[in-house]
Amino acid sequence: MIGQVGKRVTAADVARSLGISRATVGFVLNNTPGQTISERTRQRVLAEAERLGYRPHRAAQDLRRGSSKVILMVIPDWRMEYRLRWHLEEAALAVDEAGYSLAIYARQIAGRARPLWELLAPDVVLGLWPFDDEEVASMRACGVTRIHPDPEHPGSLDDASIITAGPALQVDHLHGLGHRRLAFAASADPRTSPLQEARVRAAERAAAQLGLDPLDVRTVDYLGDSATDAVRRWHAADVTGVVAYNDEVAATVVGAAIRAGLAVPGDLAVIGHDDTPLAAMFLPSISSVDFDAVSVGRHFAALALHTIDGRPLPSEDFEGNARVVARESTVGGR
Amino acid sequence: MIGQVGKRVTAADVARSLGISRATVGFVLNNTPGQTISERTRQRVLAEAERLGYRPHRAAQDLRRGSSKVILMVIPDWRMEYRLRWHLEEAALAVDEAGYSLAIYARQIAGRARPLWELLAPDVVLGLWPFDDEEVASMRACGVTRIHPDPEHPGSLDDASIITAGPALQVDHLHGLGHRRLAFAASADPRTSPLQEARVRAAERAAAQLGLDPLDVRTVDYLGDSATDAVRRWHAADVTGVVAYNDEVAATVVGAAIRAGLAVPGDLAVIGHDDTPLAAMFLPSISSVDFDAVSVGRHFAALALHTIDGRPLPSEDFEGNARVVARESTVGGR
DNA sequence: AAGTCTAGCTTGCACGTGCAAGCGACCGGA
DNA sequence: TCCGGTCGCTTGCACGTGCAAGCTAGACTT
Repeated sequence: MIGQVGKRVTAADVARSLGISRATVGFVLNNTPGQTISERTRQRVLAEAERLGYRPHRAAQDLRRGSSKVILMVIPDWRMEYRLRWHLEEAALAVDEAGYSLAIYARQIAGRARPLWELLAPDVVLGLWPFDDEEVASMRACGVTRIHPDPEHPGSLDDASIITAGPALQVDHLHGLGHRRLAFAASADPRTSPLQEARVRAAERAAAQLGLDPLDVRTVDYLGDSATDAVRRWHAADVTGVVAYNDEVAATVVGAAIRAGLAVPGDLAVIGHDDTPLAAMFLPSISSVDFDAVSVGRHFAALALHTIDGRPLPSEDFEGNARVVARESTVGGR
Repeated sequence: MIGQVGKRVTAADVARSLGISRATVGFVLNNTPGQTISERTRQRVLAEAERLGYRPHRAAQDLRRGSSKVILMVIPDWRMEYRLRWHLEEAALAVDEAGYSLAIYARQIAGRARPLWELLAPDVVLGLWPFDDEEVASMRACGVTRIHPDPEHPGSLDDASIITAGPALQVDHLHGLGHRRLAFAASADPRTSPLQEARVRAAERAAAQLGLDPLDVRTVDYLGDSATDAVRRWHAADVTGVVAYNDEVAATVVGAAIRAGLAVPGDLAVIGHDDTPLAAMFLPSISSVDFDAVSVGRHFAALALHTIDGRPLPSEDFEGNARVVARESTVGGR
């Protein structure tokens, strides 16, 4: 066995060591309002707690409080959720300020292990899109009362600017470069479907607004021939610009195009989404859409806090300061 | 089950609803040994608990038990820890069987949010390599008594076959293709350094065993000119084979080589590590090293359980059934 | 001198659980 | 008839915390 089973220091130990009562210790350490504690006692308590290395027992706090002060954020198990990581770091900080903790959990689609909410018993579970009935039931059973998006009133991803801004920028970028027949390359990864569908619709709306033909949507997988097929069909149909669901899909399309003998961007221009390292690294490098991590993170935190205590819901107009990063896959120049 | 929102169902509710005592309910639900409960009562309790949707309150259990039954596994915040995810899913299952839960936490190197162990109060914290003093102090302060690797006796990554098997395979693969002057492409990402250093040493040992010259180790970043520089130097020094720390680094090297006018694998053969989708997707596709998720996962679980209750430590000879996946970046054929 | 007020504490309870100890009813043996 | 033993359950406590309510000594008022 590794490690020493050290005895835990409790508030009672601190009190006993000072010869005072446990409640006094509690009042000092919690700054309980409405209590009058002499400055001398206060300092002695603080010093002794520090000296003994006292840390409140989380389970006891949770039990007493009836709340775990944990916000669980569930994210999809994307292969490359590069940007999201940074967004979430910012969200964790913002939530910290409100006295909560943000735990982040990437669920596996075929996950056979227990979901993290059964382990954490969080106050809030936050998802990027609605949970299915089974998940909701499992959360409810574990005492989770606050869930976002609200299972009763799911709302639509199509109304969130933070979802729709990226695809709109992608379409605008290609249109601005003179492309008039566009396609959408979708991921075969089932984990992304709700978000992906919202992005497809957003791209289609943007195309319609510019007077373009409806997008030719095709699913592409990095294994197998689906990408090669898609590229051939697109080329045959005079498509010259492809909006990809994300950078990984964009890379797959670019790879298939080049293997099929097409020039990128000469015959086919491709733009990804999320600005992952892959986009910068690929050959040719891939244009993408970047978001501002800080503002997106604060947006998530605002969502969580709204769900907890009804603080104002963040604006649906928030678009995360999205911007296009133009690279070789659309503007050439290698 | 009654899906009530709000009020939590306790064991006392189940007991009250049946007109029996709380202890009886507890004995039934925990299968407490040494208790005699009539079959009729047992069934009534189980049925009523199910009907009311009873779930034990984790905080209360933890408080009573004095242990959270959580194993926290800390992994580095790699950008593409693709394979690791699957390994960990297997580990979670194996640990489940022992009555524990496995939480996985990807720490951010610049992470300003609280580490997950402060939130979870786990029984064990498990890392892939030794924690630094500050982290150990923080864990100890939160009541974590068991840490692996043991801060007192850290041990060396160099002795673990699961670390060294991959680099050895990479070197062997290139050697088998006739390459005699090899280099190592290291990642500029500081998060990977301990593992990276172990991999470098393992590759160097493998090279030495084959009678090759010492490896020319260079750090490569997908941003900036470091990759281009490295490729030029290597080519000038007649290096023909590059062992990359992982697939991402391999892609960066391949990209730089091709942009510099070198043929891959004609002028420079490159092999990655981890067999991520990126390796299959890249242009040209990248050879890599794959591991068996199930056995690696069980290895992690065995480590955790050893740390908890002294079960036999898994063998250091375990190499995770590593194998080379040969692709265009070493064997050509496009 | 007697009463009032308040600063500065202490006592005590509840949170939900697991389990030790206790307790009455019944049953079998003497 | 009595008595020990087992079955099947209940009472009660401890875990560590946050906080409501109470309590005491001294200061201050009348």
